[in-house]
Amino acid sequence: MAGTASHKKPEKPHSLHDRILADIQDKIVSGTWPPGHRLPSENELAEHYGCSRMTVNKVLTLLSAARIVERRRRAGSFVAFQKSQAAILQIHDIRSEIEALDMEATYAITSRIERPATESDAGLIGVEPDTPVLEVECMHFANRMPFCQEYRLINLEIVPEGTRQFFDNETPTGWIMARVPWTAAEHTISAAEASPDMAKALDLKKQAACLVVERRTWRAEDPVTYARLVYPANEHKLVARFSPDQTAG
Amino acid sequence: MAGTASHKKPEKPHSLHDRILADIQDKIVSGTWPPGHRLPSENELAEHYGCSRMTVNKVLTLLSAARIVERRRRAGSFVAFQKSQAAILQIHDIRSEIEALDMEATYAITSRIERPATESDAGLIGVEPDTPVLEVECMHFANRMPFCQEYRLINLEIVPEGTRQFFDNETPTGWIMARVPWTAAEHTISAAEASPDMAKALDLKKQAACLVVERRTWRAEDPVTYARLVYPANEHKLVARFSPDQTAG
DNA sequence: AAGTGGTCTAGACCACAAA
DNA sequence: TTGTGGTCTAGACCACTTG
Repeated sequence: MAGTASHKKPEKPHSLHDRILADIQDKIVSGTWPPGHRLPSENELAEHYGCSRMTVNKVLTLLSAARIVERRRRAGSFVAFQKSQAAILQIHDIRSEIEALDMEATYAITSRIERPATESDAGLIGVEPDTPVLEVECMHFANRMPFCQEYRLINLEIVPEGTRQFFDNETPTGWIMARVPWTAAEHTISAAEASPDMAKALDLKKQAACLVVERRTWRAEDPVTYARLVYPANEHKLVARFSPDQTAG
Repeated sequence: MAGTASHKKPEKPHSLHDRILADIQDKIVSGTWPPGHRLPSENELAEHYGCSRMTVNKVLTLLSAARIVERRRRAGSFVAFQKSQAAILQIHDIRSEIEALDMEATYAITSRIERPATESDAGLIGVEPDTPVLEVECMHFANRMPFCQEYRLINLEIVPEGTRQFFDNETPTGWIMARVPWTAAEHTISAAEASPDMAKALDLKKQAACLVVERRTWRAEDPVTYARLVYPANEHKLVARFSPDQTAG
């Protein structure tokens, strides 16, 4: 679980740069140092806190990575203007998602097809047409009730082991995440009305609102997999928390 | 803009720890060092790269913050098992969102009420009942078409300047983000069917699917604001990208 | 008990951009 | 030109935890 609860106090910031970090953050949060304000230089801060320059440098590097502070050579360090909010969105394996709700997680494969990529596959997963892909559809159940429908394409050129994998005991998500290191992922979150098939599969009325999460994953330059997860609107929310004081987990 | 395009190469990793970072990441991504593999100790790495221990420490600290590597005292550093995907979700001001689509952004205030918080307000924003709050409703248009409905509660105890603000020229989001530093935010993303009022406001058919983004913001312990943004399903998607090699932007 | 990571120091040189 | 951040070093001590 990354992202502490919103109301938690830092407790004991014991290390020196933790204490300095907390102190500077407090100045910024309290408004003592408003956006645009120029922070003291590293040397001044080092003297003020009675520590070496490296230590305040570590703190300022953290603040800069967290976009709380903007640093410019020769000019100095400035309290950043918040241009957009960045939230850390944790996307878990569906099994753990369901179990976190204290429900029994089961699933069933609906279909499994190996084939050369069609034009449509190619667009979704980002491979050339005719690249061998594995298409898997399955349903996830929480306490035997439909919880989520999963549609997945796997690039067999990158994950040839998929040919021998029938996902009888392991979900495609779990299997592929444990097996293939990825370097980039893109999540698209949208709302949609259930198609007739989808409504039937999820036991919803026609055109019921659904939450759709699409995920594309790459390893270096190569597309690994495409997944589309469809959740009934009532059953699922995505929660993202952000506190600037994260970064060192 | 955090999160580089998925297909970009590192170009010139010029600094020493950049090069070491790239090298170690490559070993992990290529599978040379699979999940669970124990990395050489800091001293060994320092010797291998012919640099000081501080330098590899910086790299390993970054990798650990990015959850690519797990570090345990006495045991060593290990390639992490990817338990969940964390995506960085950029949530922009609606105005910039619309302008990024090359459309004209306009908006109109529908209602503006100052009042003591009701039970319902209190639950949404997290204040005690009867705390003075400002309730604002407005519509955002892209090229004069309804784009998003915004409902917002502002805690006037924290942002008393709200009393004098009528949002004629500035959206509530933009105004409050520029003014109040926040320390924690929570985003909830869900799908819902449009209520009759909402359908009318957004010019949709009844019960059309909508994407709902709720945002709560705190300054230290205090709730600052609650916002609910409702987008027609067809008009909006949230995109989150993640590459582990971020962290130093 | 020993080796690991966690932290910190007091220097140093460099690149850069603003004055 | 000069002060700033960016980087790096060669030490050092400590805390932890595991073998």
